[in-house]
Formats: sequence, structure tokens, C-alpha cells
Amino acid sequence: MMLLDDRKQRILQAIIDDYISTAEPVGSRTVARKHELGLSSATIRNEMADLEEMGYLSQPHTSAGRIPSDKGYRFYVDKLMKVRELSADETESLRKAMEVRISEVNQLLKQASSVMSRFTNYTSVAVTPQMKKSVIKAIQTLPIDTGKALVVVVTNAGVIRNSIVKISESILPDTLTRIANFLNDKLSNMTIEKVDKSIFNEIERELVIPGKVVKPILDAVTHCIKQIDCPEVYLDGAINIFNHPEFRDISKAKEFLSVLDEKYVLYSIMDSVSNDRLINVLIGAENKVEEIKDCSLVTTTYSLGGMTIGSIGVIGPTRMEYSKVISSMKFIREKLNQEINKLLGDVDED
Amino acid sequence: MMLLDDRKQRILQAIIDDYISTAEPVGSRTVARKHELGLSSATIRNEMADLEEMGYLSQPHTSAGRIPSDKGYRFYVDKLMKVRELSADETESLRKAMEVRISEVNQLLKQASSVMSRFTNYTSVAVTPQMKKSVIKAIQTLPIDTGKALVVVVTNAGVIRNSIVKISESILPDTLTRIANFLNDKLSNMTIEKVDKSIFNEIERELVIPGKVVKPILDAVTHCIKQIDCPEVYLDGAINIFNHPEFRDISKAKEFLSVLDEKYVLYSIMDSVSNDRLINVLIGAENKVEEIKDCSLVTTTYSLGGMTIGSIGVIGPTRMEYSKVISSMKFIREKLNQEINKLLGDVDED
DNA sequence: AATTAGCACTCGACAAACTAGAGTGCTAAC
DNA sequence: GTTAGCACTCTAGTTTGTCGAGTGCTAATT
Repeated sequence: MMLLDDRKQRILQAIIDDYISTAEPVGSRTVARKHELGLSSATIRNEMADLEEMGYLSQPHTSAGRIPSDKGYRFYVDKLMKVRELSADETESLRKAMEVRISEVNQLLKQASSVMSRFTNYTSVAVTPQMKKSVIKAIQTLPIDTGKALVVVVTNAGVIRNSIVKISESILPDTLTRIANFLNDKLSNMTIEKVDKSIFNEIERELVIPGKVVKPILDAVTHCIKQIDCPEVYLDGAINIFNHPEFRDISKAKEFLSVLDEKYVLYSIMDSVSNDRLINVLIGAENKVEEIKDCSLVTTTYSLGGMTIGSIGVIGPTRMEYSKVISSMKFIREKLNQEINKLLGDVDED
Repeated sequence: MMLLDDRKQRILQAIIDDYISTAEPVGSRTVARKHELGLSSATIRNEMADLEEMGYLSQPHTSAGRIPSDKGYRFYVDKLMKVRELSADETESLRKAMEVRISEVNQLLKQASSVMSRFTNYTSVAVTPQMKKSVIKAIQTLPIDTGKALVVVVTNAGVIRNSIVKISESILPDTLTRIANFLNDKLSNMTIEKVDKSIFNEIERELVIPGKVVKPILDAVTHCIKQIDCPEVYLDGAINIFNHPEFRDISKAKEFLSVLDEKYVLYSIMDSVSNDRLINVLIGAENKVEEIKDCSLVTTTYSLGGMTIGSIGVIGPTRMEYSKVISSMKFIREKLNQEINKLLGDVDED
């Protein structure tokens, strides 16, 4: 495959920069005028025809300027784009926005998502991963009231779930404590994927307590574990899409928003993004969901002790300010990792 | 003020029924044709002119049919509308949709909201109320790991919040239990609005435990209480608005969605609705938020032992299928109250 | 051989002009 | 009190024409 020579690259960059800021197809004259390449429009015209043939640009219709194709954006993001430095004001406001007392990891993610959407003017998504590999740290049962108890499950990733159970009123707090201790012995330090029916059966056999009390508690534990494993999706700044002309058409806006409404679709997209890089960029049809094939997605993940505990992404039109999004996301990622450590740092020890 | 005679009422009803189903301004001919009132279009024309003068109808422009005004809808909802009975299929599918094992009240609300939006094809909002009047049932501290403990607060309304605290590693589980017992003695059965700085100061004075441990735990309790009191807003079916022609205009859709995005605006609307009736209907400009002055809101609340623990609403264009919305909401309300009782029935005892 | 100027052509966006149709208000007849 | 008839109004949709930006090609220039 033919490579882009230096001049072609500069022209491509000029076109994409221009298109990102104006949203209008870019013509040869514009390139010649605005960017000082020392070339006439005719020359640029020829180069643009080449770039189109090579698949980096496309034409909405014959007598319009060119717009970047997915391939064009890909090249731009990988090779051409100048990384934008955040100004002091910007870092300051991001830093401030992340300074909130937060007690659970999910809340932190949610907050980060909100910050990103406001800062970038795009829509932001945050998801918690499947937690199959996370480890149970503690299980506790608390008497709340006559006939009621609370079951709490805590994992090494700082996720906490609880569930109320009705129990016979004759159960003494001590009994509950005994059950909790037994559950802790059996289950703590296990990954949740390993917790299954057979273990519960075993527990039910070994733990002989009069009155039907063990079963409902085990059910509650199961329920908590299911909830821990069940990924959550947070969304922010959905209406930001109305700021971008590509969604002026109502049916486009609807398509986009309908994807956001289906949380599991969103989840599967976020989940399928490979996370081999710090920041991942998925351009246009690189994602498989038809409805958002004109959108790009910039994502990153957070981890604690080698375990991914959440990922966050910004989604907007392919004509996205990649530079701004990527640099702010790097910053937020950093900040978020710090916060997570502050919060849970020493809980984890692998 | 002049009252509507029987014929005017029937004509008004015909017009509104028609407009609700077609979304097109209704002309005199249409009324004469579709609804068998035994009157000619000319007569109806005269009556319509009267109805307009009286404020029940309005004309988008001189040579169009009439559309109902807010006042017209109000009369329709209060007096004219035939209550729609849900079919067996419909009740069945609603009943099924509400059958999910759910452990916390908020989840239940969220589920109800989702069901309503799917069933009605409008957007649904659910909010938890301010919980100032709710009563602390239990506070517990759990050791999770060396240097970490979990603080859990439970209220009579079934709301549970927790917060992680870092504590010195030398604190023994027994000490934690002692602290918890002390907190329970002091705080349980108090309404959360009564819990303030001075009580915490008192506790800090009386509860002498070496090592800085009491303070962080109290902070965590404060944090949990703040969270309990902090209302939450759930949203579902936002894209449903695209099904309705009044939002075909992108700026209208944006206005609507921007209100949904501002959770606190939504909250304040839902909160301000008087709940003196089973089902409340707020039509058009009856709500004070400019952006949704062309929308109506149908709401209801759920309570447990006299305390409101959540409210849910459906929001859509003023041209709403009030009948369907109201009847399904009645059903969901019923169902939800049952579920809440099943879940928390005997926790509460006033 | 690469670059540029020049020119005919294409196409979409926009505005002006026109048409069809639905609905009204009014008057006069029933 | 009700209805038929008619002139009038206004919107939505279509047609037509114009403008301008941009292209591709060819021939001249460096």
C-alpha cells in the first residue's frame, strides 16, 4: 500500500483540523487560504483527489468539499494530531471537580463521568466491569429490628452490597453472628465466580441452626453477589449531542439516544473495547453498533491492584475534538486512580 | 362564569379525543363526520367559536382547526374523560413486570418507573423524597480488613447506606462493636433531621476510646445520613418523546431533554406536586418550568405507614393519553404498595 | 515533471412564486 | 335555533430560478 508523503500528510491534517472546527466540508481553496502550505488550490485539489482515492477522504456529493473518512480520522489520531496541553485553568477546574468525598467506587466513577461530559461537551459513559474475579472480603449479618436482618457483602474492589431478610423473631443476635462467622470462614477470600450452588449446599449441611434462618440468609448473599457481578452503567451529558450539527437531524439524534437508552448495548460496547493502551479510541464503524457508526468513542479504564474496576468513555460524533478529549481523559484517569487508592489502597494486597 | 351545557361538553370531548389520537387540529367537519352528534358542521362551528371564546380551545392560526387549551384539558381530565379499563392482557403484563426480587426500596421505585415508561410510551420519572422524617433503625460497624471498617445505617423506610472508613489497625473488633452499640443507644429511633452536630459532640465527649477512631466513624455516619436525606431521581424512556410529533422540532426535543438532564429541576417539580389525591395531574403551564409548559405530568406517591417513601410520574406532551396513563398508574401504585409491604411491612410499626 | 491558471460543469441551498386543500366566519334561508 | 352556501385566510408542499462553492480537466508556466 502506498504511503502518504509528507505533503499529503500536511494537507490531510489541515483538512481534518478544519473540518473538526467548522463541521463544513473543506474545499481546496479553503486549505490554500487558511493554512500556509505555499501551494495553490489546484495542486491541493490534485492531492485531495489522491487522498480520496486512497480512502482518507470522501465527498458528500460531487461539488462539495471533502470530509475525513474513518480511515482519515484513524491516521489523524495515530500520527498527525497535536496533543493539546490543558491550560492551568483547565487542570485546576478538573481537579476541583474531582474533589468530593465519596465512599464507594461506583460513585467515584459516576462523578468522573459527569466531569468528563461537562468538560468535553460530549456525552460520557461509565461502566463497572463484571466482577467475577473480585474477592469477597467480608460478609456480615446485622439485626435491624425484630424479624429483620441485613446481610452485607464487601469485596476487595470496594464494592458493597446489602439485602434485607425477614427472619423468625426468635433468632438471637448471637446466632446471626455465628452464621456470619461461619460464612466468613467459608467464603472470604474467594472470587465470586467460584461461589456457586454447591458451596451453599455444603454450608446448609454443615451449619445446623434451628428455625428456617440459614436459607433466607444464603439467598440474600446470593442476591448480593449477583448484584456485585451485575455491571452498572452511568450516563451523563446526553443532551450535549444537540450542540453538534451532525445531530441536527431528528432521526440521527433519536438513533444516538436510543443507543444510550439501552444500557446493555452501551455496556457491551464499552466492554468490548480492548484496553491494551492507556487511552483507547474507537472511530466510526470500528465499533459494531450500526446506530452509532458515525460516532467515536474514547475510553480508558481504572484499576486497583491489577484489577480493572471501571471504565469510562466519551462518545460523540466522529468529528470529535480528539485532542481535547484525550488529554482531559488522561488527566481524569490519573486523578481517579489516585482517589481510588486513597479510598481503598490498603484493602487490596495482591 | 358561564357553564358548559351538555352539547358543548360533548363537542369538547369529541374534539379532545380526536386531537389526542391524531395530533392534528380538529375542524368542524371532522367532528360532524366522525362523532355522531346529529349536528351539522356549521352548528358545530358556532359552538367551537364559543368554546374558543371561553378558553377551552385555541386556534394555531385562523384557517386551521382547533386544539385544546390547558383549560380544555383540565376540564377533560376532571369531568369528561372516560376512564379506560386495562385489559386482562395489560394487567397481566404489568403484574409480571413488577415481579422481580428486589431488596431495597429505591430499586423498587426504579423498576416501577421503567415499567411505566414502557407501558405508556412516555417518559417516566421516579424520585425518593427527602427523608428528614425517617427514623434510624440501626447503625452498625463492621471490620472488613485490617485498617478498614464499614459503617452501615438503616432507616425505618428501608433505606440503607454505607460508608468505608480507614481506622488504625490496632482497633479490635470488640471496640467497634462497643462503638456501634453506643451509637445505637444514642441514635436509634431518632428522625434524621434531629441528628446534628451537637449530638455528635456529645457522643465524642462521652465515648472515650483511645486512638483516633471515633471521629472518622462519626464522619461516616454523617455521610450516610446525608446520603439518606439526599433525594434520588430515576429516569426512564427519555427517547419515547421522539414518538410524539410535538417533539419533531429539534429545539423542542432539546428543551424537554434538558429538563430531564437537570435532575434537581425534575426533583423540585415532582416535589412540588401536591399529593392530596391518589393520582395527580399537572397540565401544561400548571407546572412552573418554562421549558416544559407544553407537557403534562401525571404523578402518584407511595407510602409506608403514613410516610411517603417515593413518588413516580409520567411526563409527556399535554396531548397525552390521560386515560391510559392514569389507569395504569393506579395499577402500579397498588402493586408497588403491596411489594413495599411484603418487603418492609413489619419493620414499621406506627 | 511538477505546478498553476483558467474554464466549463455540477450540485445543493435558498428564496420566490404558485397551488391545493382544509377550515373559518358570516349571511341568508329554512 | 339550525343549516347551506360562499368568500376569504392561511399553511404546506411543489416548482422554478439563482447563487456560490467546489470540482475535474486542459493548457500554459516554471
